[in-house]
Amino acid sequence: MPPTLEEIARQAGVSRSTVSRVINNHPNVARDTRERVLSVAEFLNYQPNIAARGLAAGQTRIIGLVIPMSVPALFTDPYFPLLIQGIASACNANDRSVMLRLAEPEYERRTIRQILQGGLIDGVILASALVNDPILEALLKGGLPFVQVGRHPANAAVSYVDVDNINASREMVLHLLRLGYRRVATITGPRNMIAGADRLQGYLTALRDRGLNPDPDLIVEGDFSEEGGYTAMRRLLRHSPEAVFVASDAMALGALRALREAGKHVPEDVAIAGFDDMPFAARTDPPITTVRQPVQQMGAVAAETLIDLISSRDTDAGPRHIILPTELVIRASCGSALRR
Amino acid sequence: MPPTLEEIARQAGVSRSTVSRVINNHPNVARDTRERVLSVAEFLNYQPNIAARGLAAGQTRIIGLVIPMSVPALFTDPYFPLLIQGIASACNANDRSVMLRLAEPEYERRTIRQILQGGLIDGVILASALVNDPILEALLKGGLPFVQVGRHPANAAVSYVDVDNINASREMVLHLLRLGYRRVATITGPRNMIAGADRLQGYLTALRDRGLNPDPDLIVEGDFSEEGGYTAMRRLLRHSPEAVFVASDAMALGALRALREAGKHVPEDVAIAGFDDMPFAARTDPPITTVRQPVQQMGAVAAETLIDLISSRDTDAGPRHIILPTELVIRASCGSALRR
DNA sequence: TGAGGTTTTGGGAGCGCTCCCAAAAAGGAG
DNA sequence: CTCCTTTTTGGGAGCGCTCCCAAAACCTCA
Repeated sequence: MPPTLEEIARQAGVSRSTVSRVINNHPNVARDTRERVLSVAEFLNYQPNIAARGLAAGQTRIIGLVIPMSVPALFTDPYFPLLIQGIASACNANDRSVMLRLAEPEYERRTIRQILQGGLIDGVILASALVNDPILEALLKGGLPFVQVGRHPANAAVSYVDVDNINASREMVLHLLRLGYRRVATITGPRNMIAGADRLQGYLTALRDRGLNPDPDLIVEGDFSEEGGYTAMRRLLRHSPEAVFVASDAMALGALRALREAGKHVPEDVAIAGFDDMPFAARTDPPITTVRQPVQQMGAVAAETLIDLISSRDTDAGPRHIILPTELVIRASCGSALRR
Repeated sequence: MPPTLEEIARQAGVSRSTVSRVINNHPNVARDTRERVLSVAEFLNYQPNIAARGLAAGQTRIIGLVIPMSVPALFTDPYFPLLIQGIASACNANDRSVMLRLAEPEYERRTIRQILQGGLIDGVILASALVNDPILEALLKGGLPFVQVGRHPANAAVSYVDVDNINASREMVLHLLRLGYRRVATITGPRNMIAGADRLQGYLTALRDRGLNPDPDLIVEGDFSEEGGYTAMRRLLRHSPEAVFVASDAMALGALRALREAGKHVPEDVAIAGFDDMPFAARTDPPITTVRQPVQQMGAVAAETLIDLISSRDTDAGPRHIILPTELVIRASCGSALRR
């Protein structure tokens, strides 16, 4: 049996309350009392019982990470692993734990209720919800502090961490246009995900900036997966694009595969640009020009923001909107070298 | 404030105990009482407080998933995502939650203690520990039920779920030998990981089966990462292997890249075989011959085994050793078609 | 109809902790 | 040395639940 507060108290010759104060770093404990208690606790290898603490204090130091599984191929590229790693590191550093919840549709309703009411979780990080995801809705009603990874288009009350997808995409497409490509196509993400919508928006804005009209034939919707990119590229090939802005590196991988199969050379026949700068993007043939997105950092910042939100729950300091910077990473797939 | 047992009891006109019995599906509750309570609970959207339950019952229905971060590039291939997905699904289906713990070295000691003693977790799944990982040691001492993904070479008391890495690797290497390749090399995983050691063992066994002596020059250690595979392949190229058994698909990807850069064709100049059958293995150029490993299922089975272990803690039914089947997946990279 | 058994229900105790309040100890100023 | 303030300490109550035991209600059968 693990030692309890009471046990420590007995051995240190003080009361339970005093031990509690020491453990929780309250002021107003005499210096030598504190030291004595601490050494007994150390000796007995004391670890507070989280359940008991949660019950008594209404705080568990656990944060929930909710990942809806509705997105296809969510787990085939390293986006989530990186995000999770960032979150977990930040939590470790702040002495919190992470509770993972893959929200499978069939369990979703129960999941939401459990998360909100279980009393187990102090706050939630919601990763890549769909626009108007019911989970979001429930979270908003539930009153639990939460941070979304990816901005919320409509509701300013939602705290989030994101990158400026619109602008980054615009820059990338402008880069392609500057290289002289005329028929610049795009493979978009799902439009019901905000990142998908934003990146398409950026593409359209870039065209408009240059006084160009978007050609519907050159806009194909993908699903952020390799397979989706492959399918989309095959469709696109019928309309002979000169360059394609692909809204994720995973899809760019698929596009590359489709082009290879079709006997097209990249970037000579078709130039490709991706988004994310996933680790593999530097190692494809040719390496993919892309937008670097600090995924791991986003995870860490989301966790820190949430922790901050939790501890300042009463002080009621409004929602946080954090935008992290991106970076254009020019590699061979866009043919800069050729056309510049 | 979420409703409590007491609240339900009041509204249903029964006692707290009766409600508890209903919620926990105890027998010996009159049919109509049960229904009345259930409908009130439903109406108030009741959700048991997990912390309270944990405190009172000593069971939280939460299982811990510990992933040591000591392995490089752990998160660049979809192995862990798939594993996590399997675990999470099984937990959802069994009404459990998953607590994720990336054990970073600097927090490791605290982590272990927290996990073991926090009272928050009913059991642990340990994913890919090193041989003799201190975490394992602590887990064994701690007395908490746990299941390891990957067998433990020495201690039979450790429950695990694994595939027969030795035999699967042996089969794969025998396949290469049967195709007529003489100089069959291998890129191994880290030798301090049991999967790495076992796959090397399989390679050696296959050679011995055929009366061949292993050539140290043809055995290069990798680290299961793409980068590691790349580096290893470059070293291997100096010794002109005819075929290479690469101990993971991620490394095979790197090997393929090294060969492409060196102007070698696969499988004409060098044949390649991988291990894992990661989703991308079917889409490389050429597609990788590999060993299919049911990663997601391993996760699910590990979770189910652990849950079983937890609920039969008293009945003391010894450790579980579960071996899941693998399958040879023949694709173009080993040149079966050419030589058969 | 009543004894004996079974099913159903209620309430107390307690899980390990935090929070609050009041008591005790220590300090300071006159 | 006393009175008042401040620091330090102890103990009760209670968080929401489960578990146990005993009481109440209901059956069954002679």
